[in-house]
Amino acid sequence: MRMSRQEAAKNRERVVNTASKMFREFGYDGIGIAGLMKASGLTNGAFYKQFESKEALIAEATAQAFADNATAWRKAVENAGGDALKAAEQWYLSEPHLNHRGLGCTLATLASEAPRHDEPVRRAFDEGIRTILELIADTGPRGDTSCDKNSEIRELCRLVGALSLARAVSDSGLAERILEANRGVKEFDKRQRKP
Amino acid sequence: MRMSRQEAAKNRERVVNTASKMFREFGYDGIGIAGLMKASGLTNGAFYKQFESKEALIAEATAQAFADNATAWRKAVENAGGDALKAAEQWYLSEPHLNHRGLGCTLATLASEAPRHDEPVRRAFDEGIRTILELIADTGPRGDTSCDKNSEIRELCRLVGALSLARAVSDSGLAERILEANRGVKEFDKRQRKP
DNA sequence: CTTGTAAAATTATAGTCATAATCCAAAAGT
DNA sequence: ACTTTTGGATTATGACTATAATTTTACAAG
Repeated sequence: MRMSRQEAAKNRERVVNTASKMFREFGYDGIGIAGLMKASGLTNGAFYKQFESKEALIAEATAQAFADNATAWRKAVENAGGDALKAAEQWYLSEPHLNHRGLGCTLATLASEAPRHDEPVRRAFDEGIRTILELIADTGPRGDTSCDKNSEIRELCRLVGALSLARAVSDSGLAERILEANRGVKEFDKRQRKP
Repeated sequence: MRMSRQEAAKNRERVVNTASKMFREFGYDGIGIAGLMKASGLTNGAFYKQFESKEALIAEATAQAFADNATAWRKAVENAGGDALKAAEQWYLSEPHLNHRGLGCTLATLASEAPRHDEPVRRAFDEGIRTILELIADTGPRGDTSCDKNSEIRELCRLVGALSLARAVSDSGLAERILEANRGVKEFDKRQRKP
């Protein structure tokens, strides 16, 4: 039953990848160590040789999930000819993304659980958010004129909210309305009050 | 230990109210029947005389949470002189709301857990969302010209996303940037593609 | 005033949870 | 070739889970 160092590292990686998907699908509390290890083809006994605790795995798996998301974003932007808004419409607000939470945006699935977890987990969210913001700022249709990323921040908030709400409702017509209302929008904003 | 019918009803109501707050604070999986009953001044034995199951309580408590939210929205809009945008800025995106999840918006805390629950729970989300949309449509600065509620939908998505992300991050400076970027924004939107 | 009903407490059950000790065998180090 | 190290399996732990049966007791209806 002993594996080579290389195979052990592969196993570890597989656990993190499985966790990054299952946490997104079932929530941090919705899947336990035993289920996670079984889904990775191992038994729970092997867990604590590789990870300090479940909380430590949560931190790692969350970072991995954000890395996957960054790749998905880049690919979607590429498919949209470099237009991040179009990528949002074609990928982020699509029905596949609506229905496959385990492979989708970590923010829409796990952000609201993050406040209950410790710093390493929440720092993964800091970095994940910053990465996505830079990604959509770099690929925006207008280049980088704004300097502060306020409009990118708003854009991301809107998308995360839209996907979360569309997934939450029971009425699929309402879900579609929520997605559709957020498609094809180019936001021109104005600050009111406070210069 | 036997209570009058009236007191029993009060107890039941108290359990629903406690649950509506604790679920928002700890998540549906983060608090159990025993903890919920203890926090309501009862023991777990009393639970199944009043509720069919935990899932049934989740549905009721979620509806109650949305009812509380509607009241909070109305009060915030009133305080903002009837301007829903201003109410969003002064209440929804405020630091008290950021730090008190148990009394805050149900969408920002529980929407991403809803897809894992059964229809009665998700129907509570349908109704909660519809109520809020009508509330901010009725009180908008421009009246009701748009007819479809697309811009209200986008507004709500943006707010929910902003609060979720601001709560998730570890860096409080980033949290403040997320909130601030979403304050004082009057959105003028344009549909691109598709008439 | 008695009696049946029902609310709440006590207690039980069977499952799952995170964590960990023990053991085995094969890889790594010498 | 021999010893040490270590990844994984097995098994155990004690706490916590949702659910439920039983018991107690006070109120409500007769």
